[in-house]
Amino acid sequence: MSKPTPEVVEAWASLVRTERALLDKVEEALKRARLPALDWYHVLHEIDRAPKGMMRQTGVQDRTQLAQYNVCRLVDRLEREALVERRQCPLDARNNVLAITAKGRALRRQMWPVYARAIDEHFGARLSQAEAEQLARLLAKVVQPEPG
Amino acid sequence: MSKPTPEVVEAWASLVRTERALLDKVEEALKRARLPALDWYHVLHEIDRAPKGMMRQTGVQDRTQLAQYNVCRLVDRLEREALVERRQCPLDARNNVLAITAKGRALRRQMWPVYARAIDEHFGARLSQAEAEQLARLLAKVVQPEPG
DNA sequence: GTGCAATCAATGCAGGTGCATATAAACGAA
DNA sequence: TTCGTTTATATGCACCTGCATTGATTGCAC
Repeated sequence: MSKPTPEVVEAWASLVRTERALLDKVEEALKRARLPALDWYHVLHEIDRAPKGMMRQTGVQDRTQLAQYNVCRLVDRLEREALVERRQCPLDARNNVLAITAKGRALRRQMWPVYARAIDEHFGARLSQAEAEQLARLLAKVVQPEPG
Repeated sequence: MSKPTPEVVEAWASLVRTERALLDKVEEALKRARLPALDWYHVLHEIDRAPKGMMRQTGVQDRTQLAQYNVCRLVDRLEREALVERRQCPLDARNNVLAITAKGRALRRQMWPVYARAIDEHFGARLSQAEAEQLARLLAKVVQPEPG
């Protein structure tokens, strides 16, 4: 039974605290701008930057790390707002192919400045360039491919 | 309108990805052990380590960063399980004073090894002591007191 | 081809969260 | 004292999430 050192526990606590505080700030900024939540952005972003603005629903799951049923229902909402379209894949009828609409692209473009500003204001502005790189490097070390 | 550098965006993305992945691992470990979610632990922890195992409900809000109504309803559940007691404050009848019960302490003690093991396995084991300290330092720079 | 496991999406249900608001106590000014 | 403000907690409602399961399609072994 392995136990973390106090330094590790402190780093863990900082990680959770910081991420939660920053997420709150970002979501708050989006709300103030009367824009949808961050998950909407991330899904639109992934589809938008995929080839032809299209991506399988499972691809969105993989990239966003959202649960299958959450992607399913989030896409329901996106579709209801005409931001994406669900199409059937001609090669494998099990798959949904999600296609972003012009309205979806427009919303994503509208959200990014608000999102970017919040990141910079609450996060970027408090770190030097070198510190940001160092932080990314350290965090990347933590998330690694499963051993199995 | 300030914009983050690509390095800052990358650090931000790493932060969100890493925190979410780790939280999932920890919650999963607790579930496998048939223990309650992390929020329960944090609330019990704060009350447990306060003087006399008692703390005002607002104190819990401040320390856990949970929303007022979420603390209220989480305490409802904790109380239903006899893990804490709500008492009226004799000095100011608006306040609830939360007192942890023996059962609450026992549950917290039971949860910690599972929590600790998950932290160490998925987080601590992938960082050196120096890296953990560095990470905590960088993250602490980000969360700072409000300017106002 | 047939049968069976694997993959992908969707959904009923229970429960958790956010928002706005209600209730109640304490404080302070006139 | 009385009224308005602030602080602390609770709750109705809508929505979101997690879990388990279903339905549908595909791939594979035989």
